[in-house]
Amino acid sequence: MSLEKSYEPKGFEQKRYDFWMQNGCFEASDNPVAGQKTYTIVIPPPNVTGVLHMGHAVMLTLEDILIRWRRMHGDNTLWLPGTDHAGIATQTQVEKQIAKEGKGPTGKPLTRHDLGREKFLERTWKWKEDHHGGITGQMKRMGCALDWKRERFTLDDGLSKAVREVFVTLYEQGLIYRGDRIINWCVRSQSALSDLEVIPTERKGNLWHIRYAIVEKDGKTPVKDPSNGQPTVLTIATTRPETLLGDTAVAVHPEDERYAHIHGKFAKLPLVGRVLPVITDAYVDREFGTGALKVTPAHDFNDYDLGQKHKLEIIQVMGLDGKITSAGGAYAGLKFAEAREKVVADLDAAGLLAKVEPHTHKVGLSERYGEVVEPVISKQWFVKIEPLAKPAIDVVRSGKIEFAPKSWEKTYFEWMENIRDWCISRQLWWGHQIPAWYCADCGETSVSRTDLKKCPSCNSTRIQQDEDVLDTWFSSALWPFSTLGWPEKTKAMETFYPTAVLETGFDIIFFWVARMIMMGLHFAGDVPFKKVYMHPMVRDEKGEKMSKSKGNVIDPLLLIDQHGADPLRFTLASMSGQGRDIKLSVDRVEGYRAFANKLWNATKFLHLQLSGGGADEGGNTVPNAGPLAEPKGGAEAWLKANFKSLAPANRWILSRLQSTIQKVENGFANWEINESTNALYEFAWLEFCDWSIEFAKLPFRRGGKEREESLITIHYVLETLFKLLHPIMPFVTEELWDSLPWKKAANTPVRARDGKPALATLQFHAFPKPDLAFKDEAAEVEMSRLKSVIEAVRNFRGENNLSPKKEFVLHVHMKDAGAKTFFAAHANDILTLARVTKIEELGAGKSVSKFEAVIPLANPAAEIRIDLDGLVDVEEERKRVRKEIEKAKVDLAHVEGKLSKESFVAKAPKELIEKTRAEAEAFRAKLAGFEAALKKLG
RNA sequence: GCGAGCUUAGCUCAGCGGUAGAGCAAGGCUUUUACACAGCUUAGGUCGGGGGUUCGAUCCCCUCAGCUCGCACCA
Repeated sequence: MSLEKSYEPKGFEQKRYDFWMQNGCFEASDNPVAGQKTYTIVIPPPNVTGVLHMGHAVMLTLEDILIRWRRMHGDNTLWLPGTDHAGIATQTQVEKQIAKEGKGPTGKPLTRHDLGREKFLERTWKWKEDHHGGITGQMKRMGCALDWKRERFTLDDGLSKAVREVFVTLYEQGLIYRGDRIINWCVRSQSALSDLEVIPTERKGNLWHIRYAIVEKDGKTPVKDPSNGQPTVLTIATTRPETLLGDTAVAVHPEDERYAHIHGKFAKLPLVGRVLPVITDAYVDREFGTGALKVTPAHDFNDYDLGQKHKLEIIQVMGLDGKITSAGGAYAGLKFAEAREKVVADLDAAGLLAKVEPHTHKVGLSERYGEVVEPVISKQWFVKIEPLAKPAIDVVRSGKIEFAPKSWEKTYFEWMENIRDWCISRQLWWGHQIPAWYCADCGETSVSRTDLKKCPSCNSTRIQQDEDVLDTWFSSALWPFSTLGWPEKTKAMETFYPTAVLETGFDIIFFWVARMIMMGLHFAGDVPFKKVYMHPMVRDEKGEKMSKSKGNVIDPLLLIDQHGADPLRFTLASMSGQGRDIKLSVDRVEGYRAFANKLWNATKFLHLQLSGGGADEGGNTVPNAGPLAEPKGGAEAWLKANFKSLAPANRWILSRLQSTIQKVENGFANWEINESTNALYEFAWLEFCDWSIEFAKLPFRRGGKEREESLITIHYVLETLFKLLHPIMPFVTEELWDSLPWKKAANTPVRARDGKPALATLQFHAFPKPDLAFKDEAAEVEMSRLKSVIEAVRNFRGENNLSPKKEFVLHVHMKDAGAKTFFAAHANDILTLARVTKIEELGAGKSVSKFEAVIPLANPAAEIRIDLDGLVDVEEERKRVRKEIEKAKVDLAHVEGKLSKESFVAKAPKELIEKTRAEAEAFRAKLAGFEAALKKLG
C-alpha cells in the first residue's frame, strides 16, 4: 500500500471511522470473557441540539484515550453515548423559531401557548430529530470509540421510566415534597430556577437609607431615645427599596447597645403604615449600613430564613408576572423597576429618605438569559437533600470515590455540607412532566408510576396532571444507571455498573457530579463511578473564557477540517495537565499536525527501504537490497533472539522505546495524559526520527545483513509507536499501521469479539508493555557519546556558518584505547552524520596546521583538530573558542564551588560527589584544550 | 470574607531538591535518496518580590503582590 506524499487527514479519517463502525469495533459485550475486566465510561451527555465546542472536544479526547487504552489492555470497554434534552435551552430555541413564523391571535409573535402543549411538544421533538445528527456526527468526526448501539437520550422511554421510578420512590420515602418556599423566579422564562442556575453578578446600585419610626405596640406612641429624649427613628439601609412593601419585621443585633432600648418595640413601615415587630438576631451585621435590617421574608433568602425562625408573616408583593401584587397597595400593577422609582420618590417626598449612597452589590442573574432573578414564594416540588447528601459525602471521604485533582474534593465537601433542598419543578413543557395528579373533587395529590385516569382515592375522573416538568438535571442525575436499563435488572447494569470514571468539567460538580453520586447510592446500590476526573477549562489564547459574544470562540470542527482530528486531539491531550486551564492556540495544533506529518514521512521512508528501492551514493543498486520479508516468527521475536548482536544504534532505540512505553503507560494510568503525549512526541521526533532513522541510512545504503537488521528494528519500533499513539491519534496511526506490509493480517484481537473474525485494526492489539529484554544501558551510554561527538562537529560548523557542502577532515588524537575502539566502531556514523570526509588519527601534541580548530572531548577521551586554512576566518574561530572558554569557566566554577564547600562534601550523597568530581575533571580538560587552541590561533 | 489554583525564554507551556527544557516566533547555514508540515545551528530566563528550611531551592515552608476560578455574601 503506497502512501500519499504527505499527511492529508481528509483522505482517510471518514473512511477509517466508517470501517470501525461497520465492523462493530466499539461495541462492548454484555457477556465478557471469564476474567476479563470491565471498563465503563458513560459520556456526559451534550445538549441534543447543541454544536460541538472546545469543552466537548477536550472531554471526548480524554475519554476516548482512556477507552482505547483500556481496550488495548484487554478490558471489556464500554463508552456509552447519549444526549440530553436540555430543558430550557431547547425549549427556548423552538420558541424563538415559532415566534419567527407568525403572529398569534393578539397580533404578537406566536408563543408556545398559542400552539398548546401537545403541538408544541410535537414541534420540539421534530426539532430534536432534525438536530440530533449534528452533535453525534461531530463526535464521530473526533474519532470517538462510542458504542452507538447503546445510545440514549434523556427523554427515551427507558430513561423516562427511570425518572418516574425515582420520583415516585423518593416521594414515597418522604424525600420529595411540594410546598410554598422561597425560590428563584425568572420572570423572563416564567419558571423557577435552582440556586445553581442563578449567577451572582456585580452591579452598581444604591444604598437607600430609609427612616422607620419606632413605636409601641399600639403603632402610635413613639419610643423615646434615652440619649436625647426624642422619638426614636431607626434608619435602615437597603439596596432594594421596593421590597419594603413586603417587610414584616425589623431586625437588630441583640448585643448592639445603640438599639437596646427598642428591643420588643415596633416599627412603623413607611408608606404602608404596617406595624412591624423589632426582632433581635445575631445574624445581623452591626458593622454594615446602620446595623439595622428590614426583613422581607417573601423576597430574600436570608430574610426567609429569619422569617421562619421568628415565625414572621410572609407578604408576597412581587408577582410572578414581574409586577407588584395587590398586596402592594398603591403600587400594585407596577413593574418592579417602576415600583422602585415610585417608592423612592414617595419616601423622599415624605422626608423618610435619610440618604442615598452609591453601592456595588451582587444581583442574581439567570444563567440562561442574564436577566435579574427575583426571590419569590411559590409552590414548587423539592427534593429533601440532606438524607441523600450524607452518604454521598461519606463515599468521597472514605476514598470510595476519588477526585482527580484531589483538591476538588474540598470544594465538593463544602457545598455538600451546606446544601439546600433542591427545587426540581420547572414551568416548562420540554422535559419529564411531573408524575403527580390533582383531583378536583377530593383535592388529593396522587403520585404514580403510571399515568392516572382516575383519582385513586375518590375515583373521580376530574383529575389533572401537574403541568410542570422536572429540572433537566434530575434526569441527568440518573444517567450512569438509567442508561444501562435501570430499573430493570439488566445484564448491562450487572456488567457495567459502577462505571470506572466520570470525566467532566469542574463547572458541573454540583449540578451533576454530586447529584449522580447521591442518586447512584440511593437507587443503584453503589457509587456511580470510582473516579471523578476533572478536565481543565478551555480558554482562548489570552486566557479568556470562550464565548460567542466575545467572538473568541475557536471552532473545533474548523480545526478538524484544516488540520485533522488527530492533531487537535494530541493538542488537547498534551495541554490537559492537572490544575491549569488550557489556553488554546492554533499554533500548537499546527505544530502537532507537523508531528503527524513527520510520522507519515518516516513511514513512507520505511516503505521505500522495505521495498528494496535503495541505491548508494553513486546511484548504483545496493547489493542484497530486494524487498524484505517479515522474519519468521515476527519482528519482535527475531529482534529478541538477535538482540546481543545488533548494532548499538538499534539496541539503543529499542532500549529507549522501553522507557517511553513506561512513561506513556504511567501517564494514562495516573491521569497525567500530558506526560504520555510529551514522552511520545520526544521519542518519536527527537530520538527516533532525528537519530535512529539517520543512523539507519548508512546500513540501508550498504545493504545485506546490516540493512535487514536496521529495517526490522525500524519496522518494529514504528509499529510499537503506532500502538502507543493510537489512543491519542487513532486515525493517522491506523492509516499508517495498516500500510505496513508485515503481519497485520495475522494479528489477533485482544479478545474474541463475540465470535466475529479477527480484524486488521490497531485498536484490538495489545498495548505495549516495557520489556527488560530490550533494555540496554551500555548502548544508551555509547550512543549518547556518539551523539555528543557528532553534535560537537555540527556545532563547530553552525557557529562558523559553514555550509554542509564544505567538507573537511577530522584529525583525532585518541587519548586511550577506549577512544580508539570508539572511533573505529563509529567512524562511518560520524562521517555521515557530521558530514566530514575523513577521520585521521593524530599523535599527541601534533598539529595539522598553523591555524586549527580544537574540539576537546571528555568522553571518548579525545581531541579533534580541524585545519582552518581556506575553511574559516581565523578571527571567527577565535570568537568561537573564546565563547567556549567562557562557558567552560562558568561550568567549572560552579562545580568547583560546590566541591570546595566542606558541608557539601560531608553531607551530599556519595554518588553525587563522585559525579561532580568527574564533571569538574571534564570541564578542566575542556578548558585546557580550548585555552591551548586559542593560544595557537594567536 | 472563605477556599482552590496560577505567576518559568517574546508567545504557549513542561519541569518541581542537585548547573533551567520543548514547541512556536527571531537570526544564520542547507533543497544531503522520508519529511521545507524539513534538517543543522545560534540567541533569549538572577524560574513574580521578600524571608526561612537545607550542604544545596525554580522545586519544600512562611509572607507579600498580581491574575484566575469556586463558594458565601452585608440588608
